[in-house]
Amino acid sequence: MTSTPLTRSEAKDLTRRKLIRAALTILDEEGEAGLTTVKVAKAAGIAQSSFYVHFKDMQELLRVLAEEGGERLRASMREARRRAREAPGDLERHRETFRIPLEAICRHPELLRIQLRARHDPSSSLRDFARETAAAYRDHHAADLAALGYTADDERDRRRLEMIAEGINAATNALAMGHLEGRYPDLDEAADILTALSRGALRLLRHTSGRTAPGGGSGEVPPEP
Amino acid sequence: MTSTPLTRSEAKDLTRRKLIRAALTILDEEGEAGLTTVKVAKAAGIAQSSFYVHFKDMQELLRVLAEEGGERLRASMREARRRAREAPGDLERHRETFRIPLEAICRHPELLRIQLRARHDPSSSLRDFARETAAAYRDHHAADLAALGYTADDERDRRRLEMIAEGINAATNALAMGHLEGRYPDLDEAADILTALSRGALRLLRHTSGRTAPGGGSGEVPPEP
DNA sequence: AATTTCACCGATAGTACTATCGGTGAAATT
DNA sequence: AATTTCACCGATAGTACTATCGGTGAAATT
Repeated sequence: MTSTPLTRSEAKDLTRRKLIRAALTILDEEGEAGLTTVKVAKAAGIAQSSFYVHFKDMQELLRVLAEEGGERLRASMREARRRAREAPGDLERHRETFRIPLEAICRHPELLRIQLRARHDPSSSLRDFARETAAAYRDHHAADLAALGYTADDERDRRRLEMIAEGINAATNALAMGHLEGRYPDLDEAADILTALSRGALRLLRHTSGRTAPGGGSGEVPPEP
Repeated sequence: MTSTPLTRSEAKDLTRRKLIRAALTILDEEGEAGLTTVKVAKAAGIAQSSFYVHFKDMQELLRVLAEEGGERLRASMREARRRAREAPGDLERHRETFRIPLEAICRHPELLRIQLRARHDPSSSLRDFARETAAAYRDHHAADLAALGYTADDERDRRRLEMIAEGINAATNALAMGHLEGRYPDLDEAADILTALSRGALRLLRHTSGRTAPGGGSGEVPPEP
């Protein structure tokens, strides 16, 4: 085992990567309040003052973190849509539409946790990133629902589609968190629930756009058993 | 205009109330990171050091805040269920089940905002409070869904009901936040969306418990237009 | 009327963190 | 070989906040 000799710039880049990695871990485990230059530098194995060789301040590191996280999320989404399109039948496509985002979240759970925290925190530097991410997820879901057969023709239906997508997105996040916390061990079951939720909503949209699915319609009330 | 003369204990209690009120406002506007004894005391009109006459430390104030917030939320829930039960027909009850929680949230939006923030933040003193509140809301929704006609007979169905309730709850919070942010002006429309989402899920439950609603069933796929 | 209580005050020691600065030695360049 | 560059270091000034302490005057009690 001979240690590879690194050039100066390679060594610097390695330290930078270590800082970013350390920051992500601390952010996930202790939250934004626990993220200090002291802890990040120590975790990366350098002196606190050397932090400033790599970043102007903690804000800048957080900005980089948000950019890289955003890139990873976008890649996840592209991959998810590609795979969902590949599913053979309608049934499979519908189900994959909900299972794949759940899997994507579980592959990078820290990104969802950080996003959920930052989203409503007025003191968070990542607030904008979190809001943009949430909006992107919502639009992603809206596009997926549209791909399942529904097209919004007027103002009202577009708003409804957006609301449904936002609701489904929130439910997806909630079930993914529940899975990560160990309450819902089976991801497929979670995908089933999301499919069922969306089915009811799609029925509402079909009805309002002039078509009625068999047994559907907004005036219907489920019979008491 | 004669100023009422207060006894010493009345004056102390008034100051205490001012501190709690100030803390709630600062917590909502600036987040937990912005909540300091300096700011709270100043907003309540006393010296920073006098903060400790009323509370051992900031933790204790947050504990009191969580207790009072919890009480307010429980009262809201009781009221909501009472009103939902009073609705005349099945259709109205189903709809009220979703509209009333939305209204309850909008009456105390700061409590939801604070809860959503604290829930996933490992550094938050209010984390336990937020998690308990979320669990209470979920159980509340599960009970509401059960009251709409579904009873979970076995292990699997109980877990499914819990997942549906958690999903619906997350969607309710998301749409309420969207309403508070001005994106969804009409609360009734949000209630419609939630009703439609739940209808699909109830159908899934009916199916798995051996009954199939007209046109429903988990094997069905909506036709492409 | 004399005494006690206590909510509040200003001052301050202690803690945690940020961000700068001059110095150092090995890598890179000449 | 001589010189320059620069990633990193320890020390430290500055900032923000917590929590304690002795003092004060008006309310409460005797």
